[in-house]
Amino acid sequence: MQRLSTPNSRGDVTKESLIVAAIPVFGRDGFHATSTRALAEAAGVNQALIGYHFGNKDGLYLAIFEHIARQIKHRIGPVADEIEKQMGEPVGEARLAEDAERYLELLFRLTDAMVSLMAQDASAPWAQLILREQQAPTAAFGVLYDGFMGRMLDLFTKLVERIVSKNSRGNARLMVVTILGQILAIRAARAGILPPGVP
Amino acid sequence: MQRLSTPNSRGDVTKESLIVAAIPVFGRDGFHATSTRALAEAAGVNQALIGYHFGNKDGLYLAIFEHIARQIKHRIGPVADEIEKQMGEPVGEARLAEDAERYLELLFRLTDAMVSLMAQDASAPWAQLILREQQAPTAAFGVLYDGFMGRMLDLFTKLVERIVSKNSRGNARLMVVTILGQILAIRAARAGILPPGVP
DNA sequence: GTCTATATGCCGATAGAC
DNA sequence: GTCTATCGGCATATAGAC
Repeated sequence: MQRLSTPNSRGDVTKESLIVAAIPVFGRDGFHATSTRALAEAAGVNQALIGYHFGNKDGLYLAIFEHIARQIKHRIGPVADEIEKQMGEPVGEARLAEDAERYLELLFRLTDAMVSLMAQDASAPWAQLILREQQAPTAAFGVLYDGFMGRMLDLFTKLVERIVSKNSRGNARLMVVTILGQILAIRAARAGILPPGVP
Repeated sequence: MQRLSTPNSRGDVTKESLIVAAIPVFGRDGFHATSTRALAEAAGVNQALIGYHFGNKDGLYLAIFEHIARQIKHRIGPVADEIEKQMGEPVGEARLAEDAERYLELLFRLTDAMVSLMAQDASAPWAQLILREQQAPTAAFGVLYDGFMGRMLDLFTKLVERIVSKNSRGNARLMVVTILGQILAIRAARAGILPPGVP
């Protein structure tokens, strides 16, 4: 995980320690089952510092998602830029088969970028948190959506709309859900896929 | 939801009220964020009765999953029986194309049965709970796995193995995950698919 | 079986010394 | 910025009357 901001003062180190350490803990136990004491211990800092730096437990939770959104944006933003550039303006209603193929190629590239990101071991804790938010959204979900998710969904949907036939256009959102569902399912696949007891 | 056991005494009514009422509450808020007071109020019974009938909060939680596993087993068990019967013994290595097609037909039927079950409004709260367990398994997951999930996964995997080419056989589990991931993704699709603010 | 009342403990937040 | 100490609140579990 690369440093994105300038080298830090003492307080910034504490803040970052808390954020980085809290991600897997919140991901594993969920927001409510995670105590501020557990978070402080995981980060190796004093419990009272959570309140000092983030106001309260919710503040730390939100800061985590800002951190994640920033990282993901940093990684797939350039790919999304490139794809958007190559998409150009939407073609007319009477598209050609080769157009669809071109867009399909772009869809594959976008999918690859997401899969590569998700396949990294380092992003497993992110995926856990994101899945939690997706299943039971809190204010943190808005951070993700505004940060990168909204744009990615729009881009996916636009691509699918240009690939499928006019009649299927209304199902574009459903198709996008299906594609992303596969990626998330495989990433999240632990229990339910393997017999019980496998970590 | 159909009664599966005999008509009940007073205590059994209380137990069932608690189980039925607790499903959507646990599903919405998660185990830790749900108080026994909220559960008792949702069921219209006294808070102390949770301890009396189920030992503690965990006991009620487990009882819920036994209830769900029983219901699902009751619904897709017959379909699974029928499919298993029609599968018969595994064919030899040199399968014919029409064999694959026959198994594909059976796979579709099994998938349909699951989709139909999941698509019912009544099963939405179940799906929420199951997804929670899948993402962060507790002891309750074992109940689901032993109750129906293990058998379904085995059946799915066997079908896929007979459909795909010999070389892809090792990916059968991955393919099953992909298929089921789509079903679950669409069922769970709320946040992340629609813009924020949509319920 | 059901209820009220409560014991016991953990949690989040914060005051105040350093 | 960091630490110790602690306050008030709420949750679970249970004792005991009915």
